[in-house]
Amino acid sequence: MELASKYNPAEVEGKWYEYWENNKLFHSKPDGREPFTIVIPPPNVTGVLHMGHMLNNTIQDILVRRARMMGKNALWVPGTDHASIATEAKVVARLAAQGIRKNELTRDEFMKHAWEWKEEHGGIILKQLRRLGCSCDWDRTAFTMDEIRSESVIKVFCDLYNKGLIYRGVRMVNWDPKAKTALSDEEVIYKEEHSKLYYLRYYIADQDEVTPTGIDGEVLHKDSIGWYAVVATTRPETIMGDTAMCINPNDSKNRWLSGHKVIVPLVGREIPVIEDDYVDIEFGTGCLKVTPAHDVNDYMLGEKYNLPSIDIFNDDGSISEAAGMYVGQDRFAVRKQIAIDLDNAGLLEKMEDYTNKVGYSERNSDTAIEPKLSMQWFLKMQHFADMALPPVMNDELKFYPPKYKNTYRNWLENIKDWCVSRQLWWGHRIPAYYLPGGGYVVAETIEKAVEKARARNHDATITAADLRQDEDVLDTWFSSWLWPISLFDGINNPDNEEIKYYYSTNDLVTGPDIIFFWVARMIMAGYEYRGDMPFRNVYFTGIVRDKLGRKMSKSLGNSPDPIGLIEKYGADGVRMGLMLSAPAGNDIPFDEAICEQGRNFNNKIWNAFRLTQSWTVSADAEQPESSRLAVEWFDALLAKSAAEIDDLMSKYRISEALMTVYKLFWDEFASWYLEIIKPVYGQPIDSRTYNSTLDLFEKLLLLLHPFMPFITEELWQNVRERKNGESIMNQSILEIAHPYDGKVIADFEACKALVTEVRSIRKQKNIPMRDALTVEAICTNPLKHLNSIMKKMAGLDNIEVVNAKSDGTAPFMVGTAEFAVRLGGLIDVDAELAKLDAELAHLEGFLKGVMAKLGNQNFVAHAPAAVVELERKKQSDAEQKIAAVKENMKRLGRNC
RNA sequence: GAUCCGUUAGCUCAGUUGGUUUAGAGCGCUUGCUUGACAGGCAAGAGGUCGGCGGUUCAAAUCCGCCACGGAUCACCA
Repeated sequence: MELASKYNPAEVEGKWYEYWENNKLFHSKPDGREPFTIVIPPPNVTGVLHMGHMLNNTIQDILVRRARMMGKNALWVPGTDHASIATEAKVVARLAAQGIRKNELTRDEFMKHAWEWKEEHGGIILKQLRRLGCSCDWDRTAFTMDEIRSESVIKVFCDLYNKGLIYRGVRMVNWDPKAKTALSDEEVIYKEEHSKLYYLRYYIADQDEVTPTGIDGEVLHKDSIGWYAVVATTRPETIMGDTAMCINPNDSKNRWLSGHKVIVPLVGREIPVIEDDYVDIEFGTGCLKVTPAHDVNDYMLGEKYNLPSIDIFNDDGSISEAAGMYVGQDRFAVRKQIAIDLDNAGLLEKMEDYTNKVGYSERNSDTAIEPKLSMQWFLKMQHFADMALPPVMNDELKFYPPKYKNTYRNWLENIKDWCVSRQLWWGHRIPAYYLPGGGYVVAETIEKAVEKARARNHDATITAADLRQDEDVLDTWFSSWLWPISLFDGINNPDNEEIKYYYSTNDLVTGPDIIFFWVARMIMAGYEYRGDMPFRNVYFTGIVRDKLGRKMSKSLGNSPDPIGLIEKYGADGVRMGLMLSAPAGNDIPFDEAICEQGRNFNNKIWNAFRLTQSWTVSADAEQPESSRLAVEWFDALLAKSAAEIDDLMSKYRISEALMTVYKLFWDEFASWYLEIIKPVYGQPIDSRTYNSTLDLFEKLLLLLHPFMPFITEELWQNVRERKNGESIMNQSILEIAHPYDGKVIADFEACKALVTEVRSIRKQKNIPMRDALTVEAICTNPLKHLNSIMKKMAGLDNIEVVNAKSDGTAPFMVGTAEFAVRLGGLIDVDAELAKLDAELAHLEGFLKGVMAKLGNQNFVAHAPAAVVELERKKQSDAEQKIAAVKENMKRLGRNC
């Protein structure tokens, strides 16, 4: 077979992915083996792959492929999320582009458009995951709004309602005026913003009764019109909703306002001055305007003091009729206008620059959230928090890295009820049905609702037509939190074989940004509905950033196209690039250049294979001693490395595990093993070495496969004859790690050190490899059994044991064993002495440190015997080396 | 503002209960190599007073305290 000198991923990736799928190699069904399960964090159904997905899914695939090769029944379940707000926003935008407004459509018409959109754009991301090599069981592909998942969601809602954990009520919620829906607290992100602080005059209503005692002499509260108070606010447009002014009862400078009424500027309404120590005396003027309908804290004050609440905003953020002024204008336009109007009316005392934080929708980052009173559905969370906290804190359910336990605890200990209703259409419609005469029932189906309604009203004539279903849908996360259960139909059929076999799943791989949205809530649902954790381990990936450390974003244009990268470097190359730069829990500064390293490694593997294919094999040729030794050594090293990889993977140190295989292949197998067994050009290789080499190469491919699935399959299929349907995917890696002789590896390391010394001397003296050299071993050669290898690799004709080194030799040491290279006339005395001087200085410095320790009576008395012993060994080794260096100096004519 | 995490070679990071020959890796860098696997390669090198100051200890990159810088999460004063 004629092989190109470079690996071409495009030629093989599609072929093998198809082969895996056709042979059902990703498919799993319950059997007698131990299961290993991962459920995918479902990407948005209409989303496209970004670097975060690439990282996250590469990790999952590595874990799944590895588990499969360890003899487990491995299952990775794929699926997509309906992403209520994001998808609905996209559909609305598309309709708008076609000149259709959402409110011109019926709910059914809109849903038809939405499903069309889903069919058109849905699933692209799943195709992209195939390009990456993900070994998902595609037969199980699920969608959070498919039949089983929808039924599960509705069932759970009804169940929680029946348990008294879900309630409906008017509360202050985070309102998104663009999407026109409520959001949960977690969906609001606060951004710092430069704004203004407006100081407004509120004149006293009952001027005659003002007795300004305790007024700070410098602050004047009276002008030609009369006495007034000043309020500082960032939101002057909300004054139409003011129903009180509040001061702190301990605030002496505002004491005089107590018990009076003030007039809301421009509006003219009289409002009371109330007192509460919530007010910060130091902030602004110490006077707070209270707008119960539009601020969470004001709402609390309103409740406490029974204040009326005037909702001055419409759902889209424009001013409502209730405001009585500026009706229909946008809230931000009004803020500008009202400042002008206040100023003209002499009611604006001053304006200051101010930095505050404004909440934005996590999904529509350009829309400021409006705190708004509205009727919503809530889930009581304390019950769930109580269940979900202990297993994480006591490490039954492990977080990697563990620092996120803190974040988790923090949230659960300050848990607030979850607003689960959304004023959208794309989602699971809340199964609450309103009765004609008021009140409602909650039921899984309309039929059951009718039954309940009849029972409730004692009226057997009620029909489905009389009931009106709640218009709202549920928060997307209300379906996602059931994912590890609903994927196996464990809500609808709690005793089915699949849920019992696959649940609890093993690992969840996700980003720390959704620890509250998703991870915590899945844990809650897991305990509520299965009495057990949904997964045993959570691996939190970092955020993929660009090489300057910035988040990847569309607006910065710094996010590479994943498919473009795969086309450029191959899926294996990109996977490796990502994994090499992704230590657990750290953010990943992604530089495309690192994919080159991945690609180069593929090429290295490819060329190693090419080398083995170029040999002719002879059954008669005898196995050289050096080859026998190399096989023995590399087999031991492979066993050692496999054990290391096991250990690293068990700690989710995937990056380090990959680096271990990388170095094993490149530095040990390619640079040493292959160079040792490589026959002289044109000569055949003995069949024994050849077969051993293929065995070792195969084992390397197995270890590499979870990281680089495509190239390893391609080469594994070609190393030896395979039957149709066979795949590297289901080979076992369990046998690679076995007991080995550590001395074999240690001796080989010493042998490599000798070779490197000789090569270094060759370079200094400019002696090419073709000129054979002779090495002297002084008194004894502890590496004698490896002579054949050292000769071949260092280009030596002989390694002689001598009693004393000859003149004209360059000495060196391997450990404490002395060697020298015969150089004849090539020796440069001055350079040699300079080298020895440097070495002596180093050794003496080292010895001094050791002696300082040993000379310290406290050290000798307190340190463990083994540590003291080690220091003594260091001392004797150093002394021995120093003696050797001095001896070498003497021979070069230096008196020491 | 509260809590947590980090600061080790030019870059990205290891360094697992304090002691393993006066700190390791990958990439990058330097120098030398064109005939037989691979220049996307081979070989040999250079490079760090472990953020700063103090403390505990026979012994500190490792433990404690303070400071500086960076990051995360939560909470916010209108």
